[in-house]
Amino acid sequence: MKKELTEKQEKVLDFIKNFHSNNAMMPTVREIAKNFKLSIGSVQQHLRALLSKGFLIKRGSLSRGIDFPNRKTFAQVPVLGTVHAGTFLEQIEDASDYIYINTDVTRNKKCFALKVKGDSMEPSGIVEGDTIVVSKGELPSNGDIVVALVDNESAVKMFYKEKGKIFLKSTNPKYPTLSSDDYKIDIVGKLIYLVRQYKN
Amino acid sequence: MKKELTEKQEKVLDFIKNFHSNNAMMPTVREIAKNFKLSIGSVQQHLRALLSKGFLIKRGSLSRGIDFPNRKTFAQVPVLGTVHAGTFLEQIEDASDYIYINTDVTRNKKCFALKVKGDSMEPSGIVEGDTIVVSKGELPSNGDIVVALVDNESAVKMFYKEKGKIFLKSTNPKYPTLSSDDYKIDIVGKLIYLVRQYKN
DNA sequence: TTGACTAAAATACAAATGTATATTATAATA
DNA sequence: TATTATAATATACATTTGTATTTTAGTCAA
Repeated sequence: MKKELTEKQEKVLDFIKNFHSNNAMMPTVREIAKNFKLSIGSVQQHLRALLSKGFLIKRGSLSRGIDFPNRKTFAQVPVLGTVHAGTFLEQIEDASDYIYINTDVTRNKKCFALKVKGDSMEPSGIVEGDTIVVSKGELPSNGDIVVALVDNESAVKMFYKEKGKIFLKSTNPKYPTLSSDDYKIDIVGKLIYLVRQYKN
Repeated sequence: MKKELTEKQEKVLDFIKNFHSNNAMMPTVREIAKNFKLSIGSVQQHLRALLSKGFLIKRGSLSRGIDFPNRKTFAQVPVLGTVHAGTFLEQIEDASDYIYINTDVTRNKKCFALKVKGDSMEPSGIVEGDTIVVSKGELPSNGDIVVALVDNESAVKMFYKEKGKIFLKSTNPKYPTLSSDDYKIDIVGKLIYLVRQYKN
């Protein structure tokens, strides 16, 4: 259970959060002092309170050496192209864009991202314009959503395996289920994440 | 067009990227030197090269004052509760969880996040378990998806305004459209972002 | 009243940090 | 050949930064 913060301590913590967000580094004691027009000693006391109450931690006597407990770290995932609109593997070399997602999602797996076109997975919540993150070369289980190459064309489908055969199902019933009997199917990877940005 | 890096310069840049990813701050000249068992002067030269070639920039003569050009920054958005499962406003005080999204999405707006329950917006790609990011107190346009309080119960709906009346539509046709004639409707905010994590 | 906590200021000092300079060496190149 | 870029070392210095200390004041509760 975290202890309560005073109004001033909360303001200092907010400033630190914003500063870190904007500058990718923690502020120095004097940078905080300058922002609030306070003395160094005052800021020291606020920091001491935030540390003892568990809202900040320290990493030795380094410059900018405060940190947030359980701070998130991010992985840079390249957006390699568009899926279900053509081949995307050619574009692997020159990722034009990147998205950043928590490392507790990627868990050190090799990942890449794709923009979605088409409505074949709409009933399971994947719509045109979404960006999906794919974990490369993972073995899917039945019901997992995968990115696959179907006769060398990329597609997002639901994966099923039965008696050695692979079935790729569109959750939108207006598209047929594809079978490894009729097509050459290569699984590229498994969906692990999806982001959607609404126009603003 | 960026100039080429030498092998050593590339290694130094990689170290800086990793260091930043793991520690949320840039390394000092001496921290780099220690990692490669180099002298301070050597590292200075590598940094100078990375700066002149445009792979790093500087922010004055600050400690840890190097930066990446076009580095992404993140905003910490609190997950305040669950929508369409009860009231969430009570929980605003104690955000148990946070998500982190690019500041070019939040654009300094006040935001919070909610977990989605129910299937009332399934046809527009919002399914149970999704986390939606809401921009507080923004005026929605017709067709925008909003979080609203309908007789003090929270809901995710599509917004329409016509002749001074507000209509909230579920994209799933099995739910009725709500009108401000029959309910007390308060718009909490507009959807700006959505993330979905697939089980792993 | 006393004690504890918060808030703030002023100052001093040691450690960390960025920066400048001089020197040596190698490889590629005009 | 002279020049340039890279690579590395060593040292010195000024600035930045974290930290310690002392002092003053207000509030609240035991």
